[in-house]
Amino acid sequence: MSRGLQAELKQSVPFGSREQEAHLALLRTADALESRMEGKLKEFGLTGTQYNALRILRGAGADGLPCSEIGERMITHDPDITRLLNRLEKRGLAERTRAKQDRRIIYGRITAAGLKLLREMDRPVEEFGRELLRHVGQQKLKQLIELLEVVRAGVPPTY
Amino acid sequence: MSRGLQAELKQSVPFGSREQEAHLALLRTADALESRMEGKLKEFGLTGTQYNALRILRGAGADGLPCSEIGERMITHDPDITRLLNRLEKRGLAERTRAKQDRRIIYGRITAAGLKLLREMDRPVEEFGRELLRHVGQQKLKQLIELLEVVRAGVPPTY
DNA sequence: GACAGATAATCGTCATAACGAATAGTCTCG
DNA sequence: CGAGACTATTCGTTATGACGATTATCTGTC
Repeated sequence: MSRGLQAELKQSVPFGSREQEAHLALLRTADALESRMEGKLKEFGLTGTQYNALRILRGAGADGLPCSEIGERMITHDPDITRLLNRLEKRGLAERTRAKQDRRIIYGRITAAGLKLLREMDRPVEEFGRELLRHVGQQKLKQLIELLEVVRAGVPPTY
Repeated sequence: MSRGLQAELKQSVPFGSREQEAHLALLRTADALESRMEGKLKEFGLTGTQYNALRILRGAGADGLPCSEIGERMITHDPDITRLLNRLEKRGLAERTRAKQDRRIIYGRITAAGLKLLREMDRPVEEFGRELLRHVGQQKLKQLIELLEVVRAGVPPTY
């Protein structure tokens, strides 16, 4: 079993509050999941941010999405869509189109190559993700999801 | 209450698996907490990484810690201690000493200025953290901590 | 005592975040 | 119509995180 965060931190001092303990546990757990998944994505030459963006673009369909929309749907807070698109474009996975009506807006769109790459990644990535949390069990996953929902309900994103 | 991740993502397709939903919920929740706390720390001119490192150095006492030890105790996976210490040193919050016995090792140590800054931050940061999760309640925080423990027990860090 | 291999830190490089300033294009109101 | 307010994106800069190569030391062995 786990050694507990207390041991992980090699500290003898107990947490100042349960809130603090939960906060730290959340950050550590998310970091563990994220770095494992990053490793998997790397097998396909993508970072987590890039994979996330491509998934969003695929979900948006042929019309694509304005940069601002992409940013709002990303997991992390303030990704720099301009430069993210630059890198995806350079590798032929995405492209830009300037909107005809409102010429301020740039639409990002996934390319055929991008779609192909995602199709190859779909199954292995999905399975890897399922494996990562298989040991938790459906019942506890459900509880966890509900608790995280409660947390997020009271911690609005920093707009 | 919350709109749920489904709505947050503006997607109509349901999650492929509960594992996937939990994974995403974890990343989003951690990101929300982290960015709020970053905002608080910024009031004192520190980033989360820097604050974390200073706390570790304070905990280590007057002898300080080798770079490698600092790295192992940080929340995030692979912090670059060399450059982190550079920045802290430049601002007078930390300093380096080369070990006498094994001259390969560099000890990082917090300075008086660093200790003073941390003392000023202690109470407000602790309170802010408690506020962030106050709405969850002690009972649910306890459940959450236990569930996260279960998750981490089966998701070893990527060494 | 010299050398091969292991260690600790540093540095080069790319991809991200977080900010803010700068640009370009729209819109609203008088 | 023209000015000022808005909006979407781009770009400059700093701090990170992830890798890998390099440098300075150490250590065990012969």
